[in-house]
Amino acid sequence: MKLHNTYTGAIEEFKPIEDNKVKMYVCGPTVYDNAHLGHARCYITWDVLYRYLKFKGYDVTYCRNVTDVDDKILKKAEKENKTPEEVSKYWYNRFSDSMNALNNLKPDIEPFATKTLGEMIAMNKDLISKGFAYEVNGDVYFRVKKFGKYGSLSGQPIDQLESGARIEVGEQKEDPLDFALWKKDEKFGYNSPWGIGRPGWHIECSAMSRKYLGKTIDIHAGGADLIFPHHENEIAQSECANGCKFVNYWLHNGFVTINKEKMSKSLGNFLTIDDLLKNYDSNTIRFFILTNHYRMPVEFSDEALLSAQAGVKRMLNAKGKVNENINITEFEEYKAFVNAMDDDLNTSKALAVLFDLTNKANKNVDYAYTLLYKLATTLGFTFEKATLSEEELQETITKINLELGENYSSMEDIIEKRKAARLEKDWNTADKIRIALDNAGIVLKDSKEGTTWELK
RNA sequence: GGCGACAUGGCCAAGUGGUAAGGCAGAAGCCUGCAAAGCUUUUAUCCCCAGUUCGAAUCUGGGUGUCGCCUCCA
Repeated sequence: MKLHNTYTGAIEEFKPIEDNKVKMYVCGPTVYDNAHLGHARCYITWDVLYRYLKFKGYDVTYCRNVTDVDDKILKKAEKENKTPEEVSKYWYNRFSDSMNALNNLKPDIEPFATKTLGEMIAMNKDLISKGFAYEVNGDVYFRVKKFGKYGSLSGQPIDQLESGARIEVGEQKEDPLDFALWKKDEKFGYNSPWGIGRPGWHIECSAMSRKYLGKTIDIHAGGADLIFPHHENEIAQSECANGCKFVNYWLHNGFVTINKEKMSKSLGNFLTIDDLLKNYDSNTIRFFILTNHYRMPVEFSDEALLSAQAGVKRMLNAKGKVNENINITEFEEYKAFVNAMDDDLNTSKALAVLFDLTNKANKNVDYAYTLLYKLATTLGFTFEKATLSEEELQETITKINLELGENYSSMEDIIEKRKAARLEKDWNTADKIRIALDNAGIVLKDSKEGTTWELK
């Protein structure tokens, strides 16, 4: 399998450190607010990678951190008169709900920054003792110029970076390029050898990655906006502290744009996952994301979502049943799917294979549905049809009765009545019933086997 | 200013040297009492210019346009 490595800028053959094991780390959310479509894209993308690696037979350990110590959390806490813990716990739960709603698998490990402080402090001490970091009045900074490879990931010449760097008010860095590993904070901080303070954002990931996955890992992924400075800084910290390579494959996903601009909190042009899920189901959102290659920008529009909705509906409504006796690996569509996914996760091409199978399933090709089901599931699609609860069903029937001025007790009752009308060629009554159901969100399907109903 | 990405039919989007996957939308037909679903058929020469080549959407050079990172950001 091949993956694009940001570090080398090339598409490379993926070889894990240990034969069959993959250690992957994804930069998780800072939990202080709603997750939006941009986050959805990121976490769906890496969810697909996780699922696909497992599908390939790898023993994957997927670690995605939770940043629960951050300025934004503190600000929110002050504003809402809550503790930072209350704020981060609340938004972490909301984030988890969103991930579940999107059908993203739970990572194997989800460490919290505040629970990994010991590792961060140890790493900082180590960096200081090796001369890569220094303490000034309770702050600790990383000495960027001590690390010769700084700028390698983002491809930025160091003199160029230097011209953009600044020293903020209150900072006491030796060099504008240096970044904080620890910041003094007597109000919300934690104990450390340098007094009460908080960790810098970058060291969190370095520490959590090392603690849970080891000094050198296979894959580190995240949004492309993290390349600089976040991932650049992680490399500097980890490689200087550990004395070995930090990450073998750096993977980055492209952005979601809206009106041709990057969707982001700071621009305020974002759609939350919750809002999106009011209009579109998780399969639609996943399909929309996967029609594009993960490194390309994706432009959000309702037109695109509606197109995705129509497409995914056709795919998931394919005719057939799963036959567990079929060995899916022997079919050419299986190979085409694997070839597409092996090629740096060419999900767009993989979806084309799924549509080929959809067409075959609808034409009753015996293996097609089983293959479609298994492959679509590895991309995280769900085939469960939307259903009505007992209560919702009753409400729907009441609504239909009101419209028709009848008193049916069940859907079967209604369908029977229409069947009788059709037999008598009473098209007027039959159509009235069908239209009433349609108005209530129920679609009828007539076939030789009889009539079935489902939600629109 | 530095670094990088992108430009393919009405819309979305694969394809990185041999004569344009797929989805959506549209049109026609089949099926159906009518529908829905499904099936069949159907619409492009790939931003512009120059070059390399027997041959380029695909490589090279030059334009034009769009976007991203360089500051918290998925």
